[in-house]
Amino acid sequence: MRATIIKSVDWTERTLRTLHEAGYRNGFARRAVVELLGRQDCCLTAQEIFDGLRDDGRPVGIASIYRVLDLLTEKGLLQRIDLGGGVARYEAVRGHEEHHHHLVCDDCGRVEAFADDELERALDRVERRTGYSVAGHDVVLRGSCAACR
Amino acid sequence: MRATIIKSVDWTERTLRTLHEAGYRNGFARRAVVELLGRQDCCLTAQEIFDGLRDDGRPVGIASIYRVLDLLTEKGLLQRIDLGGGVARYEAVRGHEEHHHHLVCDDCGRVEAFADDELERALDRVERRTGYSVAGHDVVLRGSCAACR
DNA sequence: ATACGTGCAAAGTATTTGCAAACGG
DNA sequence: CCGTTTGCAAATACTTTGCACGTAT
Repeated sequence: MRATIIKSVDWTERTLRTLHEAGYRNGFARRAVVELLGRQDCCLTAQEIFDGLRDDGRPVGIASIYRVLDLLTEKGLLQRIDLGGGVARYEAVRGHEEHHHHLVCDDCGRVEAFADDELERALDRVERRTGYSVAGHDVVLRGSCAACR
Repeated sequence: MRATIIKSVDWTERTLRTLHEAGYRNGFARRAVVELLGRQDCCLTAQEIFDGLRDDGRPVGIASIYRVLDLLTEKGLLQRIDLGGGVARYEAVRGHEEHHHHLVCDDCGRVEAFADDELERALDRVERRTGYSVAGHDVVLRGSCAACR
């Protein structure tokens, strides 16, 4: 557990530093969103970030949240994830070790993360054959969780 | 090419028959949408279906299109695909042979299909370990196509 | 004949944008 | 100070829903 916390802090600091070095100012909204994202284990929606910050006593306008999410995604610091349902989710891009994919229950909407080295190797091989310069990938498994089944 | 056309007709017929046997009537909108989807090689958005049908001289209301897409998705005859950008895409669910995934250019929005047996085997293995009853999966590779790079 | 299917328009969400005021460096 | 960032409200984009009318069986 200790390792996770240390890595999260790293992402937050690295992100704020990267933006600062690129000439961006880190105002109230940006800092609040980055710090909240750095504390998560899995992806969040814009609305969940909005609610989380309000609950923390650091309310930020929803428009600012979307602007921060766009900026971080464009800089490659955040990954936008579409699990269906028409709501975008976002999560911090950390190192290789914490790379994972998602498993969604179609019935209750529950989302879980999973990781598999063999799957990553198969993806690497496919990516080299595409003719594209592949920047990232998403895998979503859809089904029914134990509770719903 | 011949094989593709034959399979497409199969999907169209199988779909209309399945609906009929389940007690659904096949009116103008439903038949038009199913026939158009059956002719595609890759996924389409609701708007593309709307435009395509208008161009064919068989205009269908956008609401009916969404209703047909929902029904077919629920029946497992159609797969809903989210490639980011907040627009849902849909494609016919055909046999194992035509199963494929998608490659998206982040710059120009171009979408291509790819298939890889080894990737499918890796996914099968992961799916058995999840504790979920996995109904399907999506893989999206994001990057820059040759033209944009 | 009688449900089911369809189109239109209105409503509902998620997200983006315009703009004036607040703020960081 | 001065340009960036922010919040609000309005605009937009996609999708869903209510309802009256049409149609398949």
